[in-house]
Amino acid sequence: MKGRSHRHREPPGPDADLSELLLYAAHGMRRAWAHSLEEWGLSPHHAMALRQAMADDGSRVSDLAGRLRIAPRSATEVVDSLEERGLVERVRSAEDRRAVHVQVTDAGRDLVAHIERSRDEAQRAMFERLSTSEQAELRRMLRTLIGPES
Amino acid sequence: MKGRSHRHREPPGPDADLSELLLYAAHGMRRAWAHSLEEWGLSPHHAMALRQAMADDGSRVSDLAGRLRIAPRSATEVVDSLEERGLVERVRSAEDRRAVHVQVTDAGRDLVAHIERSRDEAQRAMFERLSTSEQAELRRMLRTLIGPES
DNA sequence: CCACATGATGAGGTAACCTCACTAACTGGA
DNA sequence: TCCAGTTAGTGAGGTTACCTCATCATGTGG
Repeated sequence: MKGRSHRHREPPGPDADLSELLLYAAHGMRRAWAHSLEEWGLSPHHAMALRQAMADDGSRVSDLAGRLRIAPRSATEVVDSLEERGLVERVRSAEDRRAVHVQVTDAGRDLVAHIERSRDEAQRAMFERLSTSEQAELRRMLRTLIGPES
Repeated sequence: MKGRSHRHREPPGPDADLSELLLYAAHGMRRAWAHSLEEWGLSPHHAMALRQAMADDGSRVSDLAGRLRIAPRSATEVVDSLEERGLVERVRSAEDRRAVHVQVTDAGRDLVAHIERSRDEAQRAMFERLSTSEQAELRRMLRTLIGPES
């Protein structure tokens, strides 16, 4: 009773600006996704990496690094982790024997299917607060924010 | 084998879903902000923490933890770091001598002003691609996504 | 054929989190 | 009154996801 300050473990607050809201939303989404991925013992980051690996199957470690926007050395670690779980395999390149191709295994491919479902679920849970047209609008705006540059 | 033969690089790609776009946008924003904060040797995380500390000056470490959505123990570290830089001070509470109030120093207050300017700049640079009304719409939608509670 | 560039990785480091355990201090019965 | 239980902050120690720099094997151009 006597302590005045209550628990306002506040979300962004009414005067929050766009960047704050955006960061908060992204953070919350990542958390929700992480939660839904827990049952497969995969972090959002690993899930994303696996997705990327599958999006261009057989790409090199350094290519993967580029697409994940991390240093090549860090990509090595991610691949290590995925390989440990049996989700990808390293295959030495035939043309350039320094290079290593990252190939998604059947187990990996299978898991991606689950992940995608999980992702869709988490996404629906979050975005169903918006109407379909609002979602389209949001998509358009985010794409604008990200920019035309590739 | 690959379906589409587009070879798009790093950004989300044309078939990206909302969560992907949102994460990407947030990530990019954080990076841009981090860059603009570099000159003061502050990470976005610390900047945010300092902002929060100032938003409710003299709040407890655990309150700060709540608002930053991190464990109390982690808040201790953040406060350590801010204190080392002379941006905040720890003041033992008079009413509850276990508690520690985090008070922003003059230097901290001063720095926040710069940070805010830096933030506004980074934000403007990113969000100026949207019209004012679009920004309002985006703000409304993000707030909807974040939800009424939590 | 060799100087140099490049792909992956070993070694080692950092930042930002976490849990668990501990101490000091507050609180609510019996 | 007193002490069992709770709470605030933090020490100790761990994890994750990144980083740079050095190393080594391999490719390439002069």
